[in-house]
Amino acid sequence: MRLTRAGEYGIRCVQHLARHGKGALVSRKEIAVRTDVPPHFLAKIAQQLARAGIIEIQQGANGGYRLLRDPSEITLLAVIEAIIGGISLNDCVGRPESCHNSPLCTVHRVWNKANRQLRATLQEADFATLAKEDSCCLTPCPETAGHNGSIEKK
Amino acid sequence: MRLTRAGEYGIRCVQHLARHGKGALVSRKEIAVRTDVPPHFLAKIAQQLARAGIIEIQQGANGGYRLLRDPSEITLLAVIEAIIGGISLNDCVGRPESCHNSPLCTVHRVWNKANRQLRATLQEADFATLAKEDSCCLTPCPETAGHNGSIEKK
DNA sequence: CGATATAAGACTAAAAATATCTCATATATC
DNA sequence: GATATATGAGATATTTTTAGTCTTATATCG
Repeated sequence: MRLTRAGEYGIRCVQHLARHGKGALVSRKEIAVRTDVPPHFLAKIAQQLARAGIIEIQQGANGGYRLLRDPSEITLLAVIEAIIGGISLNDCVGRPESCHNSPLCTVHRVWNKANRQLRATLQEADFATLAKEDSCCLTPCPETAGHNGSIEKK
Repeated sequence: MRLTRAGEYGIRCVQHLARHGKGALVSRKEIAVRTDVPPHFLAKIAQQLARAGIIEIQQGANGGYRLLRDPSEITLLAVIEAIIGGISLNDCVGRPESCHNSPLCTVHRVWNKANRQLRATLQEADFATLAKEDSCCLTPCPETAGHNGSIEKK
């Protein structure tokens, strides 16, 4: 239950473009190198971002990608859904007919709630804010300074 | 980014056991049939639930599984983490060293937040409450009544 | 003991994720 | 216009994960 690598790469790509601002042309090669993404894989991801109206692709010599919207108008959610499709934590969220029980079942409702929350959190995060907080955080932030308690790996 | 089928099956299994209450012995076969889970697959899932201290397995003739705790003390989170391991929405949540940027990066922080929320929501849901609300919902609940009102058939 | 039921892990099959390759198309520059 | 450069888009290959099955061993009841 985690973000695929394609999704992660998509975020990196937009993040890098956001640094150059809306409309600035950046070559695929530069993005690939700077964000550590295989160039051919990046091409495929870029196609999906383009279809979603997030970036524009310019072919030909000195081609590349550019953001179509201001970073403040691009959310994590938009990028992720452009690449991995709609978020659904459990199958029964996206396709109620797959539910073994009734779609009214309480477990189903918990998943729906979790899904809503997740989408809301990802929608709150736009790339302008992300970039701004990033620079403020070259020294550690209060929020991340003292923990990482709750998450445990087996 | 979704619950695996093993996780889904684990929930069904505990849900069914919860109907019989803590300590009641239910055969694997019955559970498999009633929850629509392949029996051999159920066996594997049960082993994980047993290791996590959620159920106890009784071998031999007339064997089966029983809940070790009261349904009110078993959460969705516990069952899911018993089966699929710790929840981490993005790789960088579970393994900060996998982060291309600094683990202090703002994207990372958004994922951490989302992950915390998700775990909290799944922890709030215990199987006693789930069962109770279920029966109350044989007639439509306020929350779900909005769209169709009648029990739907597939 | 013999019938029945699960244990545990090996094994197979299928699906998804990840990455690469190839040929086609677009553009700048000469 | 020719050529070099850069991306497009789909096909293909590889790897990993998920899902499910099978086999041999072990436990319990009667």
